[in-house]
Amino acid sequence: MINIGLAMRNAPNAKSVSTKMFKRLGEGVTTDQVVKQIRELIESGELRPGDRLPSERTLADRLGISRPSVRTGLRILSAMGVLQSRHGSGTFMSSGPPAESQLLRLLAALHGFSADAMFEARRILEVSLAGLAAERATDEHLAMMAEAVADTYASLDDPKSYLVYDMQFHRAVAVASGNPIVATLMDMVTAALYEMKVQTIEHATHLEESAAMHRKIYQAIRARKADAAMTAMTAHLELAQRDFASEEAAEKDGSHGGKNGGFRARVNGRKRKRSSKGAS
Amino acid sequence: MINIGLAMRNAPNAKSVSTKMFKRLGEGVTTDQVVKQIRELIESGELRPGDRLPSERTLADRLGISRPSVRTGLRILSAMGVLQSRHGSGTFMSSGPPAESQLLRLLAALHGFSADAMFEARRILEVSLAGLAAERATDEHLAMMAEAVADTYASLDDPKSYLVYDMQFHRAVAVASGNPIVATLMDMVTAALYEMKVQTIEHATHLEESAAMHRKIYQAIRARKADAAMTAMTAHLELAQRDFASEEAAEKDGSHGGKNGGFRARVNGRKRKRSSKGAS
DNA sequence: ATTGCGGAGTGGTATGACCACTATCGCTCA
DNA sequence: TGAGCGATAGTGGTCATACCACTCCGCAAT
Repeated sequence: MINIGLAMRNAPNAKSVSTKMFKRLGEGVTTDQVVKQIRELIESGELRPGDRLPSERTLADRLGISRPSVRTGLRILSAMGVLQSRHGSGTFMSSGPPAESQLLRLLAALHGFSADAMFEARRILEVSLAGLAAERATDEHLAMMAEAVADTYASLDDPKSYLVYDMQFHRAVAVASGNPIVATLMDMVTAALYEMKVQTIEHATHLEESAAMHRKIYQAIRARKADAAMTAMTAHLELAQRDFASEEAAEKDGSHGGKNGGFRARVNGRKRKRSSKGAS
Repeated sequence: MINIGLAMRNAPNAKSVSTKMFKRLGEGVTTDQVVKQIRELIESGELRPGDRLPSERTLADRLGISRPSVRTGLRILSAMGVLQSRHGSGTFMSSGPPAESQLLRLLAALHGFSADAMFEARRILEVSLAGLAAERATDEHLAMMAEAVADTYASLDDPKSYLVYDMQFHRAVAVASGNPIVATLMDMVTAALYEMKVQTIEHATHLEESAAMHRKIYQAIRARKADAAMTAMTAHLELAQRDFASEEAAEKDGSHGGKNGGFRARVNGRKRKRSSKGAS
């Protein structure tokens, strides 16, 4: 347990001056105040990744509100991937990589974002990431990318695992870029696209070509050629988009043109299994 | 198979999808199942922006779970900006632009995203948006941008309102780009940066220069010169970043009360040593 | 016809009680 | 003495219930 002020249960003395760290909430929606409080503690550095929060009951007491309200606030933060609850153990600040919130996926369905727009967004982000990686990648980063490239080549006969390694490579590039924000945004877009891709990957026809492009991108980054890396990444993603589009066209049973029809119909096309992607 | 009798927005008897829209939940965390159910309804097109959801009590009944659980799920979706609850009225699907989730701001504080990285992310997104806008902006979009430009010029003497119009211009460009996903991502980054900006805008020294750049960007977009628009946007954002950096440095002197910058924690870095035994 | 009021329905919060899970410590047993 | 194990307390997860505050809409009094 950390000493985040709020006085850990059995430490009446230790620096517990900060018991007032959680001040009693004022007006406004109670549950939102919980989120705000936690956010401010994070921003002030009192709460850091891996830290354990006080129990819900303790928090409710300190904040002067009921446990359900506290719970709701914590659940919201948990859904955002900011913290993580373990049944019977406690609530902890998320330590791993930013959770791929399903936010974009929901917004995409709600507002009818088109698949083309999604691919375009991904292209914008990843091309930039490739360029940055070419400038900043460390040897360690390069090693990660090289391994991912090798793995993709090794799984050309297994589309499913190929997709996993494909994402692993792109994530390695994102990490190498040195910009975690852009990398996070890419993760969001990728996660939103994932469900669509798993359906078409089975029929993908350019796996080997795609793997070769990974290798080309990697080599450009290794050679510190930003322009070349960006060009290669552009070509790679355009191929992926074309593949997807053609497969989708071949698969569709009904007629639904336009921009939003494809995505929405696509996503809930058939039963899908929720699997954790991206073992980072 | 439970019928929920979705009440559509203004059509009392609109295709009362009285079928198995909401099925009883099976395994897994109950509250997550609520989110999943709603998500699938959105993705299947059953729920659209502006629609009204059944009451929480009804939902709880139909789903076979308690109201608090339903509430928690709805609150999560509400926090994501997917839906919106109105006290005494009901819960509705969000119709407006995607709410600026504070997700990035939280992740930024938690993982120590640097301000430079944030500006870099913004630059990547907005430069692309400017390029797309130059290719796709309609007359209506151009009018919106022109108005925003005029407003910025008109508020050169009022930094606070200037900041509002500044954001309005950038949003107009985002809309004109025709890519709502990238626009949404930009909104997220902008929202995360906002708190930092309001602190320095008071001392901003290049307001007029900034406004002139807006005008230049607008003219490039209007002339369909994508490259020029992107170049101008790059210069504009680089100026903003330099301004912010210098102002932040200038503020080092003393304490400015109230809530400090959201990124103070990052600045401190590893200063705070883990005093208690870590939970890791 | 207009106005005002109140009831019905909705989301917001609180209380209290269980349940399920986990970690830990002390106990039993070899 | 040591190792295995079971009771136990603490945690998050869920639920039922009640009450409050707000919104809407219709009915009644003007």
